Amino acid sequence: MNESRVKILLALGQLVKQRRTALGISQEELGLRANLDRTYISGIERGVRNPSITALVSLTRGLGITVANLLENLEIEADNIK
Amino acid sequence: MNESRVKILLALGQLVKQRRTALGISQEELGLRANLDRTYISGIERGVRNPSITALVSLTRGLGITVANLLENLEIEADNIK
DNA sequence: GTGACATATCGTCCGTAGACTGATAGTCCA
DNA sequence: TGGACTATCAGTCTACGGACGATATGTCAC
Repeated sequence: MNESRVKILLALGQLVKQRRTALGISQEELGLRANLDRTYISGIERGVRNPSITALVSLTRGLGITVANLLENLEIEADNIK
Repeated sequence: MNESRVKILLALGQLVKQRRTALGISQEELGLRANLDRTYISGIERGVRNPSITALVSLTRGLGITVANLLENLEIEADNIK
């Protein structure tokens, strides 16, 4: 308890990192684009942060996609974590 | 500032309420299925709450859909609010 | 070497997420 | 008129969201 929560957050972090590196930008650059703190982006990618829906909207705008777009494979990815 | 945040939360509330009423269940029943408090569900539907990604996963499981599923039209709906 | 750059990680801070109790009010039906 | 059901809303409480400063580590080029 609660490993389901951890799985979700780790899966989310992977999805964010994949998209960010695909864009070839740093965490700091993404933070600037999304108007979120650099260390907060780091926390999300490491799965230690639990962002709100409004933070996710900011984040995905910085990534050039929609929230639904980012989360399409979230539950599937989470099920594949250990 | 920040009316963009308010728009997002109002749009989210509409999507949740639409889906819940389509299922024909009460806020309390959804709360039981999603393991979230009755008054918290009410706050989300009224757009005064800003749920985290893990709360959204719980909520959408209670609704029988995925998060991506619920949020497909979020940004579009938000743009149409006032 | 040292310098720039990227990331991880720590600690502090304020505001709010989310659970809970309880009150109020509207609708519907016996 | 009553009670069952539903939703809004106030208020309290603990835990965590999210900003920020600072340090540490590693990598690469010069």
